[in-house]
Amino acid sequence: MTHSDDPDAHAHIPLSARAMAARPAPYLDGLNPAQRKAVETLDGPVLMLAGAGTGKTRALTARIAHLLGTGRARPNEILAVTFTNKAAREMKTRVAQFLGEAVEGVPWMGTFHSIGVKLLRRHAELIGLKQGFTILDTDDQIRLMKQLIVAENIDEKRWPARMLAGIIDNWKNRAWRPETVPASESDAFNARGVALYAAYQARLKTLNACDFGDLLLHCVTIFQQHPDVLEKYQRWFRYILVDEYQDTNVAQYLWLRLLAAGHRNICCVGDDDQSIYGWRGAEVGNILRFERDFPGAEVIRLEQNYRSTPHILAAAGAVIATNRDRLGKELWTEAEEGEKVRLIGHWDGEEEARWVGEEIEALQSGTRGLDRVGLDQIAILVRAGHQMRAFEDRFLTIGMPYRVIGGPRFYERMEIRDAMAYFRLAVSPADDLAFERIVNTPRRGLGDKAQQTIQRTARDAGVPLTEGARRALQAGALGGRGAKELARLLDAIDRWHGWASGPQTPPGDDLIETFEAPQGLNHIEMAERILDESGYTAMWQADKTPEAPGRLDNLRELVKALEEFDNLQGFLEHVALIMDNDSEDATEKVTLMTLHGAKGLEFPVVFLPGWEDGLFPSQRSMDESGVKGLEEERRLAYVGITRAEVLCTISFAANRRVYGQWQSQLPSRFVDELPPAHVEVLTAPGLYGGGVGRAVAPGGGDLSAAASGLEGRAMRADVYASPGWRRMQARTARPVVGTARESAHMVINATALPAFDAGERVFHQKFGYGRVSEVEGDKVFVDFEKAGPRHIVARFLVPAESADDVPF
DNA sequence: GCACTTCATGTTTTT
DNA sequence: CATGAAGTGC
Repeated sequence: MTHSDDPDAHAHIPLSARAMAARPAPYLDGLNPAQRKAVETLDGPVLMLAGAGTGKTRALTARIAHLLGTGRARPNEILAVTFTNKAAREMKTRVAQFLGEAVEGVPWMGTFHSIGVKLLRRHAELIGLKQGFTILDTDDQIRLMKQLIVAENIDEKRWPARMLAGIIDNWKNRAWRPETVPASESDAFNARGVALYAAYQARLKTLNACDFGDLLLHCVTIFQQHPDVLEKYQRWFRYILVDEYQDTNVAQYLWLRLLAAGHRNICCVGDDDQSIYGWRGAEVGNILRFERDFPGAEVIRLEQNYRSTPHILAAAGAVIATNRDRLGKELWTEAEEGEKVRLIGHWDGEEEARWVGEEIEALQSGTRGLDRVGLDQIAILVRAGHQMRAFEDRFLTIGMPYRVIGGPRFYERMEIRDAMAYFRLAVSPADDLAFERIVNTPRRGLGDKAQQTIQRTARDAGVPLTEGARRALQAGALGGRGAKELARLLDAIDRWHGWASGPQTPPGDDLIETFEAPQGLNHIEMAERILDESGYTAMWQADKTPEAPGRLDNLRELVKALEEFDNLQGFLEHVALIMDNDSEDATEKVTLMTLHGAKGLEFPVVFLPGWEDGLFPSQRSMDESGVKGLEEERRLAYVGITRAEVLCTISFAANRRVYGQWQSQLPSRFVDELPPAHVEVLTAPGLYGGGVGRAVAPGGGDLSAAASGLEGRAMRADVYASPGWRRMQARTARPVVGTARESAHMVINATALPAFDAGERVFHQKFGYGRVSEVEGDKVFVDFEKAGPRHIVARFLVPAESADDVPF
């Protein structure tokens, strides 16, 4: 405890912490040297480069404990920022474990956004908002944007609201305000885009609202324009910790840099190799640049891995080593060697799913050499959501319990948002976006025309929509069923607002007064009555579609969720920021999710299906972002492999149905990057002549020979029995030498990767015969006889004369 | 205002 | 193919 000698430090040591410092610090126990250094280097900038499974959360929480234990900081002088609520929660629990009841006060731990809101609520007036501003979700944003598009006379066909909202979001990610969007952003749309951005911000101001981007950008603006405020927080937050630094965008980066500018006590934890959110504004550059941004920074690498076997780490390491833009890190472990990473090719996506299902059954019964593996320990990680369907279909038919993670989140479901809109109106009847959402839900006979009348009345008078609606009614501008229903709705909103503004009784507090006071409805009863009186519950009860019961369930669950809050306002605030839902249920299930969703998780057994070029790496990533995109995809592969603790199985299919059309697929280029010595090829010999990477594994032995030893163990009889398999075998009489991708391609198309010349006659499965008019790398321009001119990826073409050889 | 049609479109996702 | 959004007809 060298630091307790620091005279300065004593002033800050709370009694309890001093007691803690007196005995050996429990939080330092069992840390490896790198972790220990990361925990004990308290002053100045520190970059903790923490590879997958290297115990970074451990180090991070120990560091917080150490800051407190040495008396460096009082709890509220520490700011710890994460990206997700889940991460924040985990950090809170783990820090609490270290501290016990010993220390009073809690560090500022939360997401960028939640901390941003806290700061903004205090200084809202500095950016022209009132303290009680509301936070818009993506839905609201788009609805607002739609209105602006109409107002600005923009062609919504060419510029959909979604897209424009996305552009503005991007600008905010980069910390550009309307007046600071650089001219270099010169899309055809730029001039109007900036104007639209300004109009959008103006609209938010009148609504007294913020979108998610604003929560950060407004903070940055305040820091930049009000040095006194910034200084206050610089003094306040004496130590800053940041998790998942590789995921920060420019706005977050500025936010941090401004706050840390004085003392530079900032510790960023991250892994450049796990940066997979570039497409939503994350800048790997932030972490790559750290030492330049914070000169004198201590860079500490956490490379000892506590999660995976050496084979798994070697496979992941070899794949990621192909990336050029990285700080460099190599994971190692003391773990037992274990199984090699397994690689298998399939005929098509359905077969892949069937095989995985059978493997899981085998693992469950313990016939895979491992001890019986529980379903909870197994995950299937896919690149794109649509890949899940094949697995779901298969699991449904064989009765394999599974859970899909990452579908539409609870709070994003329509019924939940509708209900929330009602609650929002109860709290603030001036919430125009909420009003718009539910005026005609359930149907009240208020269609476009009526709603336009309301909008116009409100706009002309400069009042909120509820008030505008009231005036339109009084003016007799509305008639029929709509008018009557609207009057009822407005009355109801008034009544609800009365409840919501009345004294609130905490839940569980069943004193008699609760029932006596007419306003003493607690917020739970309030919520129930709002949903009943609005006719919303009835609407779903009357609905006979199959999903209606589920929606009613969700509404019940929503009301139940209210129990954790004291009032509706608190609940709404929470929900705006916390969009997660982990509905745990006890039954053991296989986990099915995307690679993105899997970051930060680990499973003993991991299946990585769909390793095919175009799917993974995704064609779109490569088209849109070139090498950068490819490298991000590769990091995704790295994330995928490193989720596995003991058994990792990679697979690909030769054929896959894409948008209803069958396409032949090439194994992913990432398959080529797998190190043969650490991979076991399960694909039967013949199907896959060349093996992985090179034909002969450095460790000795031909991979295809190794694969042949697996007959009956890894390959199931019915794989051989499938028509596809027999067909493939027939096609592969001669052994093929070359990389995995090439050989698979040869199997499938019975021809080498063809290069085409202009003028050549070619055949395409879908478009038929045509003539090549232009060649651009692997893309070819073809005039088809039937389908006309088209851009085609060369690998879907065959020279016309060999078209008869194509097996399907 | 609503039900039915056609048409385009088709990663990854948090806050 | 399959879903959602926009357009058409009642």
